[in-house]
Amino acid sequence: MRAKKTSPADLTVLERLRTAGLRPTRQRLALAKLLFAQGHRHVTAEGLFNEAKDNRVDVSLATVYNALHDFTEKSLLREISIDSSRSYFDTNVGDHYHFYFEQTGKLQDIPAERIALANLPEAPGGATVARVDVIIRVRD
Amino acid sequence: MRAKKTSPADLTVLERLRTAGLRPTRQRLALAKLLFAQGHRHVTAEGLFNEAKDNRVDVSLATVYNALHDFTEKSLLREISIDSSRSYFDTNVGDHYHFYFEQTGKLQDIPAERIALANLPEAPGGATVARVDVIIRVRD
DNA sequence: CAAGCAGTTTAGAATCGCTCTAATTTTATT
DNA sequence: AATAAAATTAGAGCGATTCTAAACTGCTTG
Repeated sequence: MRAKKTSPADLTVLERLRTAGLRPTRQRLALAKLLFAQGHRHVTAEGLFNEAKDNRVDVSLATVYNALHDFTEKSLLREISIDSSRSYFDTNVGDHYHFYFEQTGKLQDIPAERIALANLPEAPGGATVARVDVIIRVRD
Repeated sequence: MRAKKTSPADLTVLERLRTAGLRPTRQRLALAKLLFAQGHRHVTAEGLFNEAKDNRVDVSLATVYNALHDFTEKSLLREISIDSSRSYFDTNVGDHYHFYFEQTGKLQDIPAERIALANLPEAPGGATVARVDVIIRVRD
């Protein structure tokens, strides 16, 4: 039996923000819904900003940047650098890699199991590995 | 009075430019010498520009960018996207990967043999793999 | 449940890395 | 040397992102 006024999806999103230690403001909730409502996505700040506008969500561009960074800091998103001209944010924060299509600029996830990374060298000088990025750049 | 006598090292660099199909201009020669004189390096445009200034090599920033791109196009350099805020250029164009030190912004090469990349998935839709980038992000 | 305050949002200015423009200079060719 | 093509340059321009500082809002406390 589900409540009718508040959709389960909203509750989930609100929960997620709370759990992450982020105040569930109107703007963050709206953006989080856009980001997490469907399956995994790769978005740019500009792209999310436009999507918000299309959905009559009134947020400033600065807020989109703030939210993306806040979400990333709390591991709700992962930032990916493919191209020095823009940043991508991935809603899939699990262990996985990427195909990058050079002509279209699109990304596609590669599940971690699909690539065997063996013999990873230790980080030099007692440093710890924060993340391993694998990007397979392809073109037609 | 003439600039400087041509040394054997210059000849090598000059050869490299000629072989690549690039006119060995004063600026390209000077930059190539800075880049290729010692072992492998990772530079940013800004960094190379400053290094040039320090060595009394008079080049404009636009020329540094032009040269870096021309060299990259001719496979004398390889461009690496680590960080959406700037591009790095690597004088090592062979097959290899990178450590990236998050606090210092420095890169360190990892020879290809040190990582076993197995089961690489095929590029989807008949695309061909242009390059596989592996970046191990580390912090202290 | 009002007050207060830290945390958020915002518009617009500012910044940063990089590219473009169009005039000038160089290089390679005749 | 004359020519044409290519390269260099200063500075304007640009797109993505960050900053500023004023207004607002969610949360806790009395």
